[in-house]
Amino acid sequence: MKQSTLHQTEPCRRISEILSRIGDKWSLLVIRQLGNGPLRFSEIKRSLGSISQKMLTATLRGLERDGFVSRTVFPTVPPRVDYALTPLGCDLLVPVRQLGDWAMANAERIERSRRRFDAAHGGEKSAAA
Amino acid sequence: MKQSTLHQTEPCRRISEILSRIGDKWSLLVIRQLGNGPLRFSEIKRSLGSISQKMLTATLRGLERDGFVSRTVFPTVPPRVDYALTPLGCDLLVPVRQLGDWAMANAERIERSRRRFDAAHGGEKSAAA
DNA sequence: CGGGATCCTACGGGATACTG
DNA sequence: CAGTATCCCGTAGGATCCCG
Repeated sequence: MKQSTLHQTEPCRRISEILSRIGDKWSLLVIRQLGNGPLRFSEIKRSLGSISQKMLTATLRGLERDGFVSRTVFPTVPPRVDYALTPLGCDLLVPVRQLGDWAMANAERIERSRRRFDAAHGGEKSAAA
Repeated sequence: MKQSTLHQTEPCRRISEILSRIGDKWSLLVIRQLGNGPLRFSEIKRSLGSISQKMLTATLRGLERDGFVSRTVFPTVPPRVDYALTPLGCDLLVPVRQLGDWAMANAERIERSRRRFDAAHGGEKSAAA
């Protein structure tokens, strides 16, 4: 293990930041929905169902801030706002999908490990409860 | 947009879960450190520096639960516990590194977009403050 | 319709003290 | 040395009301 090992902390921060960014409760879902093409605020909201309008607003703001989605306002009488993936946003989808594929492929193994762990540890500790 | 669009919500949940799992503050850092080989509790702690022992314990427990790291206890007088990446954990590193590469490659673009956004929006809104 | 402001709760996560 | 338990705070995130 060379010095570069410790030095790697910096790149890792970057990764963490990205992961935290899209790893929150809604960002990924929104990005994926927008992957099918531009959508209006309420269309996104309806497609996700359970999201609150506050969180959708916040999520979209964050994604817009990072340059992943673009926001287009139509100054019509009933306000209309379209959200769409930017090139950077589309680009992001590539590695994200890689991770997604991995997740899909290994989800079962993870869940099995999880159940095994819970059974083993939960069983011997909270047995008195 | 076909029905499959809505149906995709399920795989996305999986991805979100994985992302949330490793997207927390410490999991990725720990996984990366263990990528260099097995480490003891305090070695990990020291290598990360700022992590509290509570969070390190919690993080390791979570990773162990999901089957990403293995925990080996040596019943010696001064307790010694080794943590190592499981094959699944190593495997996870592949797509994670893909995302990491992307993050590294695009970090500057994101940060620029972020600054631009902050300058534009923060400037016109909090001007009164 | 889009979204800002406010209130409130749950949880992540840090500091500290104690145990085996 | 490794780990648990407790306290405490900040933020994520939901519900609701209000405004253009």
